[in-house]
Amino acid sequence: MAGDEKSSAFGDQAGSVELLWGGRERPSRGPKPALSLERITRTAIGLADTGGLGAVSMQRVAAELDFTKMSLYRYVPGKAELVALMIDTAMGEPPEPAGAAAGDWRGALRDWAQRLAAVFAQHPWLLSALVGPRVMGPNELGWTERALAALAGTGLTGGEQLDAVLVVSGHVRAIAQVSASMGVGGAPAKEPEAALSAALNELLVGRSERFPALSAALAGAAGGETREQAWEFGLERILDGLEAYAGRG
Amino acid sequence: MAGDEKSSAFGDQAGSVELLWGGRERPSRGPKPALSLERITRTAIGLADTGGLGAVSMQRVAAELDFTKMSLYRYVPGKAELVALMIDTAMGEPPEPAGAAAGDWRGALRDWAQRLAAVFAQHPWLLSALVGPRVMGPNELGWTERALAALAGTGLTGGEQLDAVLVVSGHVRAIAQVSASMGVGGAPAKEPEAALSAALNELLVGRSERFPALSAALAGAAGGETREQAWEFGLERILDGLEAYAGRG
DNA sequence: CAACAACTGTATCCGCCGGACACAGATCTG
DNA sequence: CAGATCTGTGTCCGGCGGATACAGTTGTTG
Repeated sequence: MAGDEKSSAFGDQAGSVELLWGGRERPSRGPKPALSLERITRTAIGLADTGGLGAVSMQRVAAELDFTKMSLYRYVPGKAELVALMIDTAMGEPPEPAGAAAGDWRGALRDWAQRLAAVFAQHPWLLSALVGPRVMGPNELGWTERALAALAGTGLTGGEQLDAVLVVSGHVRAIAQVSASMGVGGAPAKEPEAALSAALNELLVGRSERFPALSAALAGAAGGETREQAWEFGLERILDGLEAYAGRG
Repeated sequence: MAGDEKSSAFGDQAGSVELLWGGRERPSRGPKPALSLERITRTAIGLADTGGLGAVSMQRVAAELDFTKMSLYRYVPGKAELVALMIDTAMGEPPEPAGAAAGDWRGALRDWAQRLAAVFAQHPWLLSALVGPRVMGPNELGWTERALAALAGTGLTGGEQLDAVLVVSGHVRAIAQVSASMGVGGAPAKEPEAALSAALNELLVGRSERFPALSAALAGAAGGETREQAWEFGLERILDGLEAYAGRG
């Protein structure tokens, strides 16, 4: 334990924490930087939006900016930190709460979930970027803050509020994942549920006796599926459950 | 459209479909294979269990088996297909339904979710492996089958049953993700919720005025959080919502 | 049995990846 | 101006997934 290293729960992620949260001031000597974190991050996001996270390499980002890849390392300690920046930038400023002031927490939370789903739809690579140990950035934390604010008047305890946000955001990701599973590369399918059904049906050809419940469910869902149904059904069930609990307590 | 290529919704994933679903028979001529899909897959899973998905490379899998990496390509078309096999093998045979015969769909679904969560806890890399376009294997489909079977008597339509399973499995993944976010490499933290609270608290030091609802929620959750609370709270809310809907319809 | 076809495992090679390191030129401070 | 400092670059490395060509082994067929 030598030196003045700040003791922290973020082991080898100190770089990300500093980059995401710390405003590092420009040094006074030396040439002015020709690039900026902002430009680099935006460029990387652009690549990921069109070609998925796999299309983001230091080489490609640098080439897009007409620089050498090594020049990027003057701004970012490594690729992991760049991805962390991409995440927080792509999440963007959390939206203004809708209906929270009116005490309509259910509407506010539904609205929050929809806006979050829109973010995932716009940046499908976010799903894969979010897995694994990471540091939350200010925007990501801001999203959580907004959802918690909506739940403030429900009578739920602090822990329950956190848990509720986790369930809702879990549903958002689950739906986004289904969409992403059906698409190719960075572009999700337009009608995730229909595509999912089609893929399932294809797998089930000649195997219906092995998966009877699945076959029955798919047969029953035959034509009437809207692409929005899974989203709405799940979200409303979750909100129902939360409302019942809040009303009961 | 030349040749006898089977028209299918699985574009470049035909290899995975064949590997996961098709029983390819041994050719009669040539030397007997010294390896097996089974051995290769198990070895890869072992590497992933201890070092995460990033620790799985063709080189390392082959080295573990004392073979050259190129020999693996005699069994598997590419790494993507190997990962698909790892997923379906790690999922394992879906569990026997518990309480389904007794008509206790809620208990059966809760049991199903718990067993699924156990799988994710044992193979944390599954989370990252499941994102993106993929083909479902027989075991994965079997898990879905079991959940649907539990919901058969609820009166939900086929589509609603599928949606319900999606919500529950989404929650399972959400909880698994929180655990994985806190751990290092392949090993998740033992007390995910406590670690999450700690990390959040650390980020919030000196920033509580910027995230008031979050600070309040964390303060309210201070000591009393059990590591199982987020899991149970979310799952029971979802089941409540489903039960209310089923009872109403 | 001999010849051949089919199959397995290997060795070599390629392009791409993230990143360490040393260095030249630009810039500010004294 | 002299020295310190910072930026962008060129070079190099190990590791990755994978294509290809080839030698050795095996079953089939005349």
